[in-house]
Amino acid sequence: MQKCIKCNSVDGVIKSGFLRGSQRFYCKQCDFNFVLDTESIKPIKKSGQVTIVDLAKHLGISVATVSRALNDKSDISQLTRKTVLEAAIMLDYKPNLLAQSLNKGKTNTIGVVIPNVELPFFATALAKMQQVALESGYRIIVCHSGESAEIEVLNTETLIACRVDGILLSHAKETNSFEHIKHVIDKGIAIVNFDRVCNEIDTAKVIHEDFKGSFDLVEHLIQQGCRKIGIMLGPEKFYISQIRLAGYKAALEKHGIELINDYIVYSEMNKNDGGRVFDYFMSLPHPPDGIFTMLSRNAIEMMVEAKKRKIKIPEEIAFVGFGDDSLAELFEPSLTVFNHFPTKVGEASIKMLIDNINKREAFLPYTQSIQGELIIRNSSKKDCSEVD
Amino acid sequence: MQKCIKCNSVDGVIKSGFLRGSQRFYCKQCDFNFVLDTESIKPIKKSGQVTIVDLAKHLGISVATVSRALNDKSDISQLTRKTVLEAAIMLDYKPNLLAQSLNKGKTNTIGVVIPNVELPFFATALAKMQQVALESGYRIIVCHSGESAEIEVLNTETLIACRVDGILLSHAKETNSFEHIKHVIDKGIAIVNFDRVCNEIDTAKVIHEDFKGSFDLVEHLIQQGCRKIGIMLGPEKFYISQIRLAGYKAALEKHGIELINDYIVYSEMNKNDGGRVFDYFMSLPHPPDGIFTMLSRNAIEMMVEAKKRKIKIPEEIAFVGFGDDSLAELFEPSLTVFNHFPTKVGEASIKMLIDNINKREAFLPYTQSIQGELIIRNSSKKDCSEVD
DNA sequence: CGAAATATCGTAAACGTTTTAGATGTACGC
DNA sequence: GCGTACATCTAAAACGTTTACGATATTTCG
Repeated sequence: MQKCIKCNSVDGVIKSGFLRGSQRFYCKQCDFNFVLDTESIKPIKKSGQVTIVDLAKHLGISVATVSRALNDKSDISQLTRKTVLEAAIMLDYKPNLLAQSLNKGKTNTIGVVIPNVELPFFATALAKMQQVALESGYRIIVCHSGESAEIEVLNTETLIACRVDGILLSHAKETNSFEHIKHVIDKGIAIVNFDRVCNEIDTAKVIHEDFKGSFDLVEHLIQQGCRKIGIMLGPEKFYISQIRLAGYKAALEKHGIELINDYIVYSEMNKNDGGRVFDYFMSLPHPPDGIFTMLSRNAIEMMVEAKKRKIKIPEEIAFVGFGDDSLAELFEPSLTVFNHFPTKVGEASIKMLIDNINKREAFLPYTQSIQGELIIRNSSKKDCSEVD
Repeated sequence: MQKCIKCNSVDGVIKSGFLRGSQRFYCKQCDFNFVLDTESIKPIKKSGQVTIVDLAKHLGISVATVSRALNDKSDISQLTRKTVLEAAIMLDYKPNLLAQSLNKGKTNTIGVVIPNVELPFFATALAKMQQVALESGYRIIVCHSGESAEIEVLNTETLIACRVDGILLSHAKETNSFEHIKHVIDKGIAIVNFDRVCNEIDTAKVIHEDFKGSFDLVEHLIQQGCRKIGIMLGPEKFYISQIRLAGYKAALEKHGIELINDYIVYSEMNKNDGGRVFDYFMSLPHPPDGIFTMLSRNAIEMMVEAKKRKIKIPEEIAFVGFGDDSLAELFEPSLTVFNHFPTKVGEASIKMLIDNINKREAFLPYTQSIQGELIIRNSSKKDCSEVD
């Protein structure tokens, strides 16, 4: 029989079931359940990294003191502080940010959701965000939705789970439900919507002058003598598409030009859509004499196509695009664009977010519009298209 | 006098110093120190987010049971599991990844250090990394060194502090000390070096065919009849610069062409360096008849400059570049490049890293080379430069 | 010298999980 | 009805910090 490990009696000990593979016993004498000790192989640290506890043990002091020394708090002598700091360097101690964040309820981390890093606008904005974040003591977790609404929702959930202090988000072109944004707000997490914003929810926003930009570009085309102006937009549900279309319409109306639906094209903004849309335009009975594209890259694709067809730019067709892609300046003819300053957008967004994080309840969402600039180049300058 | 809060005696109570602003007392009677109770305003949760404890309280069960239900573990009844899951949805419970990571000693997070997102190569590689990471159940923290060695070191330290499971790193052009990499390895954190690697430390690496790529490009120029071939590299200390220079030299040697130092130029790879270096080349007594640039963008800048000077491409000077920039195909003339497939590099890097994370001790660092492809376009095709 | 003030330290709770070890109730076979 | 097996639950430790609270030793001062 088995001896009870508590009262050492042998009589009253009976088997009392299996517990995770090992026989369990019950001692009636002392009313005690027990399992035979499997050799208990002990500790061995999980992470392998030095902790504050290791430091404390090594120095023979308490963890509280070590913590105070490392964080330059009061209630500690100069000597102890020095000793601790030296030991920290010796043992290569690096604080565990996970534990710190968990304890403080603040992660000093900002989540950024971007639809497509490969678009120069986002790459540039992101670079600036990173820089400002670093300067302000924040880390950044970048999530890439890849233009998928589904992944965008997953991304925001991940960021919530990571307990980021705030989120910077630009919607995927697919996105047309915004429940996940409400979610974030309900959780009390700061959020700033930039570039591709949604107007259905009252969040803080950083946008560029979409209306003015497209108005200026189209008016510029009109001033150059264009009367049949084609416009290539993003997806129809896209808020930005709508705004830029509004700018287009306003410019036409101001100059008394009739609006023709055949000249309005929506697209998925994929890589060679420019060429395809250009084909469509040229197939019309009265092809446009001026084209405005929402993505400068598409305008350049069109110009490549136009050059193949020996169409003179800008004499026969003039081109303008939104956003100063790096190609715009180098391409020949150089492309007239409305520069929406990705760096400024990035900077304004993250600063607004940090402000939001700091103020919290006191922060009232508002919309900031970044001033853009019309850059006139050869693709539309009819008077002197050969000048540099 | 003050009454002792323990023995209620009044006699032996004396002041015994100040403790953080409040008067402290000592009772000789019962040998007890105390401070008058400041009104203790209590709890109010820190984060405002629902925790597993809230769920447990709400359901009147233990946290262990809740945890098992959420994680689909055994030792739980179907009913309880269902109840818990429903409550979790009701209360909108989201697990705290910080706490999970801290507990498990694994974060399921990968840190990526990138010198410059604005370079298309890195943007594309990053996009692919994100996708694979998501599919494999990892998150990504992106750090942007902005080509600064100092920030690169800061970045790696941050990632260590975040306890990421692994690091993907491409060096800043400035970087010439690699102590921080040794640090990472010493900590037992998985690391994979990609694209801009260092050859001084034995890490896992993913590179492209730098040698073969530049060899092929230069040999192609030679085959097109070029004999005076200029090369524009990155910084001299740059490992990749050296390798690509080696490929250049090998091609020249194979075809018996003399190496002329004037044709070798190092640069900081800034935005308009192409134009400046072209000026230099043209100022030589014998300007090159073929130019190879390490960054395709620079080749295009040069071509812009060449066109201004009415130099015929490729008849008078042919151009080739490393990396299939999106400009390369659209520009006129289209640029001959060696495509090093950023997507493949991104994918291979992160897969190698995950493998490294999983195998740990058993993982032996090795170098994987991604096969590239020579894409011949009009900037170098002397026989039929007008063909599409 | 004794009381009050200060400087410096330690203890333990808390942050939100997971997990090990043990407890309890019920079913089953004879 | 007893011994056993199983299903299901709870308590508590652990992860690495910070911090409120209290303890102790030293200094100051009349």
